[in-house]
Amino acid sequence: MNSSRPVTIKDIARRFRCSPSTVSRALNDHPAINEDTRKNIQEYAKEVGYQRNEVSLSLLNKKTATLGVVVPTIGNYYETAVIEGLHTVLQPLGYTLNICVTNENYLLEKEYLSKLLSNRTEGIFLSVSQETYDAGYYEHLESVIQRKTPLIFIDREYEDFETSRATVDDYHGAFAAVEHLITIGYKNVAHLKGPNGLTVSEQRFKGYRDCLKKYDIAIREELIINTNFQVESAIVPTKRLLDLDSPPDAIFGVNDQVAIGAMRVILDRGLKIPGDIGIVGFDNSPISAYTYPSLTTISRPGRKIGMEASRLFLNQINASGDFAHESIVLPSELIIRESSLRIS
Amino acid sequence: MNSSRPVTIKDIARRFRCSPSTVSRALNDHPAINEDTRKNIQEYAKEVGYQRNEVSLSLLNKKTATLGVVVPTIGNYYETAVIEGLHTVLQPLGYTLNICVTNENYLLEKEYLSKLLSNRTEGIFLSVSQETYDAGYYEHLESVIQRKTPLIFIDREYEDFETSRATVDDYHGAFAAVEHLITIGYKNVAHLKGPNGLTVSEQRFKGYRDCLKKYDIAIREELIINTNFQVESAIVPTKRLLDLDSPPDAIFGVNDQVAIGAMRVILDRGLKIPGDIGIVGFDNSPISAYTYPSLTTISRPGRKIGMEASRLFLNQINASGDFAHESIVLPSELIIRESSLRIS
DNA sequence: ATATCGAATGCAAACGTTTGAAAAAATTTT
DNA sequence: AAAATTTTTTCAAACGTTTGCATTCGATAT
Repeated sequence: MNSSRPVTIKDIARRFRCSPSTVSRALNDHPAINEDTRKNIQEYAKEVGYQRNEVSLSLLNKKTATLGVVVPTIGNYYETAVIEGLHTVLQPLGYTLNICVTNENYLLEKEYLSKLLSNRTEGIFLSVSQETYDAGYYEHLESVIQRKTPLIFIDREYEDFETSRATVDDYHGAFAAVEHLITIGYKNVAHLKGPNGLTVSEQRFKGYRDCLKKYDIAIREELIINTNFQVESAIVPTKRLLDLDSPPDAIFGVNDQVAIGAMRVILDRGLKIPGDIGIVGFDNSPISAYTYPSLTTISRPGRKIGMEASRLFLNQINASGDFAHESIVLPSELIIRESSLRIS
Repeated sequence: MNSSRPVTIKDIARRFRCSPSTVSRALNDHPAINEDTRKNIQEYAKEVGYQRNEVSLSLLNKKTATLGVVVPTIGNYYETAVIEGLHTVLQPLGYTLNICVTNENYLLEKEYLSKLLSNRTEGIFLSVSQETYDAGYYEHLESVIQRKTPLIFIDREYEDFETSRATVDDYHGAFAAVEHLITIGYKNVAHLKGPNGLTVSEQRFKGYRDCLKKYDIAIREELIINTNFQVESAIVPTKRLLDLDSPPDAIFGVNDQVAIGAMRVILDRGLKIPGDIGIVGFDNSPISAYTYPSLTTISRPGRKIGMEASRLFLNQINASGDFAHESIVLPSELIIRESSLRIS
């Protein structure tokens, strides 16, 4: 009962006792078609709700106007901002975005990539999943390369992989965050780190570490605890930090979620923010401006990343022979709010 | 220079001096193919990275295994949870989700729907955009119906439209929220309402209104102010509420974002939550458990909605003649936290 | 009346794959 | 060695659309 066969050009041709070619030309306003014929056919097509089968066109032209966006999650502000940026540039050019969520799962990522290639996707924007990263897998990317489908890394990447990429300067952002805490007078800065192995985690950690070094502050391993980016994952680590004999007087969270979780624990202990403990997050998610206290954070221009990534893709497909991969690194910016503003 | 033509079955056939049929059968493990032939062909195919062209298959079988998900935004927790739910059920069945974000824009919604149909999408999950709703447009849905492509409403819907739908019981959720505030002793409950016209906004508003009625509390128009669901949009309205001669002693926000924005303004004024003012949100977004104070809210099972919507879709395509549209309304649940827990 | 021209339409191939039926090749049975 | 049988392969059509080239059909010019 379902799905009555869609009207095709052939159906219309039969109806008008003419050839499919004529119908096709009529519908596309080809000049060599009689005005009356054209009008009749177009009217009838509209009446019966004809809609051209893009699948057949894709096959004919080897163009699908579809792009894949493969990300570990769309639950956070950053990813959705990136997608919005991609969308802003690419939708007007007629591209459809096929958004694939891997849930940090390597097998799913692999399957999606394979599927995208099978569907003749014209380009892929990828932020690799955690599992993929952990295991160092990258064979599944080879087929993408082999097929010369443009592959653009966004956010999470393999540093030694030969493609274009658009990322945020996590290192200097983290550095600035910690430097801000230190200049304002905090002495013992802890770090709620992201999962090991991911570039974002490691770059931010490196920024943290190098900043302490710059100010000749010894790194205390017990002040560095892992989280998984989720707000819940900050709870126990923060408690552990506060229970130390010599607890930190500031915390740099790998992202806003984690920072907000930490704030909650700190406030529950009756400590003051920023009075007793200063907090800085990362991402500048919309909520960070409205927490209590509001959260000092590092802006992370997701929308811009999406737009830059789009540009990289467009460059690549328009390249005439002399194409070289490009790496865009956008600066991140310190946004000072209440959670770190101790009047010293 | 870009995109070396992908290897086709014909290429392989030429290489083995056999027909495309043989190659096709060999690759699909057809029993009527000689074991050696099969092995040779499969090996070679793997070697040259053959990947079957799903576009041609789609054309042949009139099956694309693609579903459209058209939503106004993916920036909020709820939408991403719904998508996750859809994904959970449909991905294992081989479906690809094509996620389209309309940004509340009618024209974009229309374009996406048309594109999805042209691409022979096998089903569409739709949460209509605000513009669409405001203007009462629905002609663009006619072509979907005409083509008998299953259309499932998620979240935002037209009440008098003949399709399946899976929604959350906004009305009773809102009712429970307000009743909770009243039973705990709050007398003047304000409502930060969502945009006019949207079912979600109106249902929640109705729940608010009817609950007040039940407790014989007069509705004060000045306690009802519109927002656009964003945290920022709650700031000015909340200030206006607090500036009233007789300000409210509780606020029911149309969602958690708005409630969090309101909390911020209230705390800035030096008022206590829940002591002076009680707050309830809606959505049970992950952050709501970790704000300070934590936010009483109404859970909204987005994941379940996605899974139910999937079920509705599957029912529809498997229906044998006697198919009737179904409306699923999932209950929402009051989650009591600090922001409303005044010890009376 | 025939050649010439222009306008309108049709033919056929192509895109990559699958599949029922027919054909060819290899094997077994008489 | 011929016939019967089985195994393996090929043929051809189909999905819906576009497009260069050929064809048809009037009309105009010779």
